[in-house]
Amino acid sequence: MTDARIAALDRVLEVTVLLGRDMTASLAGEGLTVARTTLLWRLRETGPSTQRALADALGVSARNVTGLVDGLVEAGLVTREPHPTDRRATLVTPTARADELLAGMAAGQAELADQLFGGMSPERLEGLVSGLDEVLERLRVLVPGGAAS
Amino acid sequence: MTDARIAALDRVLEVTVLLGRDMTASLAGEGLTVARTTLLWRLRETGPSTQRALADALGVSARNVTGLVDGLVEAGLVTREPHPTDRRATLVTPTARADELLAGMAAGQAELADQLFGGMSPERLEGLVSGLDEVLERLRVLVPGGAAS
DNA sequence: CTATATCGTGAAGTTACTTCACGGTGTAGG
DNA sequence: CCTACACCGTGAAGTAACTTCACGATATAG
Repeated sequence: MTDARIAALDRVLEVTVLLGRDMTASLAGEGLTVARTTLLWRLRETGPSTQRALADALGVSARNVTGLVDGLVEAGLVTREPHPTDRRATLVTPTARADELLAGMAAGQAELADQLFGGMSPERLEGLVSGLDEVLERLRVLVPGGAAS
Repeated sequence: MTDARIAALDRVLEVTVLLGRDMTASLAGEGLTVARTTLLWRLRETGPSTQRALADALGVSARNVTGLVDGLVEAGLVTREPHPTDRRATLVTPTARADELLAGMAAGQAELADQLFGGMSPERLEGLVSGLDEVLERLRVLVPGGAAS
């Protein structure tokens, strides 16, 4: 009876590995890395943010965010603006180029979703999503600091 | 109609993130890292292997395997034995301590599987697994070098 | 106006990767 | 036998993503 659960876990783990590979590869094609892109993606949702806020949102150290932002600045995807009221802080702001790029990535994401789930029977897709939702619920309890999108 | 697919992809992505965090954390508790453990796990399935074979199995460079094995040797989890017939190669062999540790990890894996899927209705679990299988099938086509367990 | 907390970053270190070069070894061809 | 050539593992050097610790600059509470 545990077998089925182990089998399920194996599937999830393998999906994880394959998907990670796919994302890393397709991002590398655009000269980006997963970490930097994650930051950019978050920025798209929240708008210009403090580095501290980004660090908290991503669950990494503030120092690390400094480095990621450095890379994104160099790539012309974000700028560091002075914070209007707090002179200690800097506001990380996406550039127009970042907006374009993110739009393209959203399209790519939709395409991937179609490739993975397109043509799948509605019942099966529904079963998948609801199953994953239940798993997610349990995972969030198990894993501390679950700050995901 | 694409929405449901995007939603599904989001779920998968989030599971990926959370599960990665959980694994990293619980391995860190035992003084291990994900990469080294992956190697050890593969070794458990295949038995003593050449570093080249491990590199191919894990899909990483041979040089990287050298480093990972270095760490595992230092941790007393594997030994480097001379290859019986090919004097160029070394056979990486798990120690008794590694066997114990891997047994414990298998138990931990079963426990995690129970935590994630235990008490889930059989239909839902079945729906999850079959859905993931279909996704995996498509992913393997999309992602090159899919050498997973 | 002083104590304290916070923001970002320099310095230093770890892990996981890569490519390139090279010495030691196996293996086929003449 | 002996010369190519392919292959095994590793030193050297480099990159990316992390970490902690220390520190200067600034905000903020008392």
